[in-house]
Amino acid sequence: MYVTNSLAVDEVVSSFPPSDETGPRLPVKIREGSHLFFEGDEVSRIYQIVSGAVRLTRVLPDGRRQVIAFGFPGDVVGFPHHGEHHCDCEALTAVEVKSFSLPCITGGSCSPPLRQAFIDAALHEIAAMQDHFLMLGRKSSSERVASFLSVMSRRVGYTDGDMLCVELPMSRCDIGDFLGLTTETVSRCFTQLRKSGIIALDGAHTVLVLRPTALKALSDGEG
Amino acid sequence: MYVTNSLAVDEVVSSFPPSDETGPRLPVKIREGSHLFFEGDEVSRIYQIVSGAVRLTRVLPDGRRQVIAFGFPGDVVGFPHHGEHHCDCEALTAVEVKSFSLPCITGGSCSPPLRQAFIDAALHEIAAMQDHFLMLGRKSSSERVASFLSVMSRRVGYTDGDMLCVELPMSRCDIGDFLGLTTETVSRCFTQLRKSGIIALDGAHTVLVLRPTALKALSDGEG
DNA sequence: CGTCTCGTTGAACCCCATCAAAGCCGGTGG
DNA sequence: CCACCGGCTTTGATGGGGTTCAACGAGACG
Repeated sequence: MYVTNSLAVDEVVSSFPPSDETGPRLPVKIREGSHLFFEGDEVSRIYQIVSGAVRLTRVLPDGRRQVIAFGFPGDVVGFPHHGEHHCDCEALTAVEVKSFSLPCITGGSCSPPLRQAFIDAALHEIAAMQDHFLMLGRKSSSERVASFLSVMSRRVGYTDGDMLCVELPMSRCDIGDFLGLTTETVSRCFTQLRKSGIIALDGAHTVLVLRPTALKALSDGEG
Repeated sequence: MYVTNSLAVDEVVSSFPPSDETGPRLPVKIREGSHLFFEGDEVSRIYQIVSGAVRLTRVLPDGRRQVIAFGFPGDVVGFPHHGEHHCDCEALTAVEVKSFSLPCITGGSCSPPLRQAFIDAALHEIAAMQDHFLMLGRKSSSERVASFLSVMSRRVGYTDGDMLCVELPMSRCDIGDFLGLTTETVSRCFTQLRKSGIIALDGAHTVLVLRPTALKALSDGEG
């Protein structure tokens, strides 16, 4: 999941075909905190998140970290580069994934619908990353946090009564590393949104979006 | 082209198969300043740059601009999203492109090598964009400019005698919008590199890289 | 030669990072 | 049950890197 403007109802990549001729038919379960793969690992399979959330990260030689993306149900992770994984993937919660044999897909021996779904997922990834560029390159800290919460609320938000709620499975530090900010700045932006009555917090990881329209406006720089 | 750490000899995406059963076999010529496509255009074909350079841009509603990427010979541009182009593409110089029918590729009716080349190009794009994230999110202005010049020199640099030269077809403003900086900051970083004897300028658009290793070191934060 | 665009340089400001400390919460063990 | 501990979050104070505003310089072109 990236911070993208063009988030539509079809944000969630349509499910891959349910069965993969050379892979397990049942979702695999992953424990919270364990890794689905590491940077440099040989890529044999790609994954579609069924439930839970994952975090994709890359690090600079000196230790600076960038969270590339978060993966939520429907998202596809593990796109290879020269046959290797290009980032680490860690489970933020307990996670279920479906996996698909990559040689089977890129080799062309898989079913046409599966190959089509793979191509769609890759193209969707490219478009979403382009939107995310815009945010990293050009938005202020408060716009970034507002964008993030706005996207999260549409992506994994739920209504409790007439309240729009979002569970954030990641830490403030993860959010900072995703948005190109520090933990402290993210926290301050949360506080600011809370004080202006746009969101409320129920613990650090549950956000109640009180004024979704105002949040969206802020995320576009109309603040 | 993105600012990426893992730039290898195979950076240039291997050429697509030379003939496309439903497309023109000869490269198409584009004038400097003209557009290959606009955001929102229906995607019918994708393009591989043969010669020249293009610029891919997106803009926020309020006019802030982000240069998504530059396209140089070998690069593939025009990946669709829901059948539409997702950014503008303008020729920075006179450009030659080969074009390929997209329905033909994604529909599966094209030759297997062409489809494979398309998938490879998309996966390469994803990996390169991930590297670029790291730069946009975590690098300082001087690291960004050094990274940019380092990548450019390896990507489109040439040797004149024993001198490593790079022609920059884009403006300082384009570079700034690519790196998430202002024109002034880019200019100051160029000056700084020049004063420290790492590069020299022959006009604003020709860079002589005097100390490639130092440039690379700076780009990794060892400055 | 005049004009226009682009690039460079300077000065002041401001946003965000950095450093520091206190608050909060869940977990553990007595 | 409660005290203690450690990690995460929040808040405060300060400083710096990059933006902003402004002016000047350098080519390109008519």
